Amino acid sequence: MSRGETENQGARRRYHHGNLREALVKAALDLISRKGPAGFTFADAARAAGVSPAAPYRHYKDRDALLLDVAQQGFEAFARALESAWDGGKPNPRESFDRLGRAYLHFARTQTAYYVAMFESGLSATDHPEMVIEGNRAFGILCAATEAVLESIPVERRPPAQLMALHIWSVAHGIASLFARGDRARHPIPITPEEVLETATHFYLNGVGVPGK
Amino acid sequence: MSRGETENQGARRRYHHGNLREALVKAALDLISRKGPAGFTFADAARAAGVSPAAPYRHYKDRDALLLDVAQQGFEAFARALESAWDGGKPNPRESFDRLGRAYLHFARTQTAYYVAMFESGLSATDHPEMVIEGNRAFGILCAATEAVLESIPVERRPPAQLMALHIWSVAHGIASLFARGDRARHPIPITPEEVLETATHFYLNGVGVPGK
DNA sequence: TGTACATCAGTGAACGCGCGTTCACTGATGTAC
DNA sequence: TGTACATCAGTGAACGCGCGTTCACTGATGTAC
Repeated sequence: MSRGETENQGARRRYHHGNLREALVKAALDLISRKGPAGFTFADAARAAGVSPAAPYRHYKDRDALLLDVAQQGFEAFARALESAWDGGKPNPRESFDRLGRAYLHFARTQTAYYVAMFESGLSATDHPEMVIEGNRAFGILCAATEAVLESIPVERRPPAQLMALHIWSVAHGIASLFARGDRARHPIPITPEEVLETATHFYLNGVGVPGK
Repeated sequence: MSRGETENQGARRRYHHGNLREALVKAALDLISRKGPAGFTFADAARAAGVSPAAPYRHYKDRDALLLDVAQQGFEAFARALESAWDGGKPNPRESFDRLGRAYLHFARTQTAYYVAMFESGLSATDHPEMVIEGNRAFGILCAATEAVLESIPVERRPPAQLMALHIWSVAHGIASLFARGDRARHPIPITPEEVLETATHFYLNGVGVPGK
């Protein structure tokens, strides 16, 4: 990495790329955001990375392997973004919860290519358990946040946190893929996605019995 | 149509297909469910319809035109399914509302190819206003249902029905695309999608102030 | 510190394949008289 | 009712193209001694 930093400046091509793997992932992200999840090819990615069409085979078995890597890195980045937004529930869980929701939508909007690779690339969940594991980590953060929010109501009246996390994930994903995406598949609506999510969460938590902000 | 009904039985090929347009849409649906939204080609569809690769051009400008037709027919079928499930809010709006939700998920599960064409085919919403119009009809049913459900609470305490419809659409779409799809992209969970949606709706309407069932 | 060698990460040419698209054509159907 | 003709909806051969993939190769790097 330390010796790779200047490679883009030197116009003189080097025989060894340095970090082709990284470059291919970047190219894939760029192509996905411009042409959709199916709109990028192995050859395309190689071209974008400035390398011969055979070079990617040194790093990935095939196109799907590259796509899978993109999705996994996406889940990692996603989990990090959610974790940092949740921030341990400070200053209080209810406020932090809304911040978490906004971070979800923010990720979908700004990292649309990652989001698409993660949820709409057609990669089978059951065929790629390693991706599911990464996804579960992100889901775990949602669960933890839900549990923290639930602490404000009596134990005997708490619904299952996992179920609630599924609800939240669903509505956030629904809003993200319908209204908050950064690409042309977005459905236009008169208010911001963040407002949709925040009001939905408001009513929902109200219904569960969590005191309002 | 009346003379086309026997065409499949007679093994002897006829020069004129009869209703190629319909056959192409059917082929597209079949291919989409088996290989994903990007996994079907114009040539594929022609082959499945038992026709030369040039034949589809008599009916569609290109692959996207066919895909668009599929999506539009999907929205029509979707609107019909929702309308029939809502059934004018009988016997009472609250019960009918749950039935509407189940119909939504049922459509996504059994008509996955349509659902995929409608929401995940990469067709730009803004480039195809005619599709959006069909989509809005389906959304209109949701709005009407929401309004009917809201009638049980005092006018001054009713949230905007359109906003609520967005909430419901989002959560239903989220659940549908994550857990209720009929293809291999489904994320496995321990309970049924219908249960997820029903409990989510329960808490949500509770929070809005609609009396429980 | 220098040298020999193994290994790594690229090249570039080649191939078969299927797709999209066009073209002149032709069989079937509908219609005017 | 028959006939001539226009139009419709298909054929099938052809083409250029880009993709996926393989192959023998080669330049650069790392390491043992």
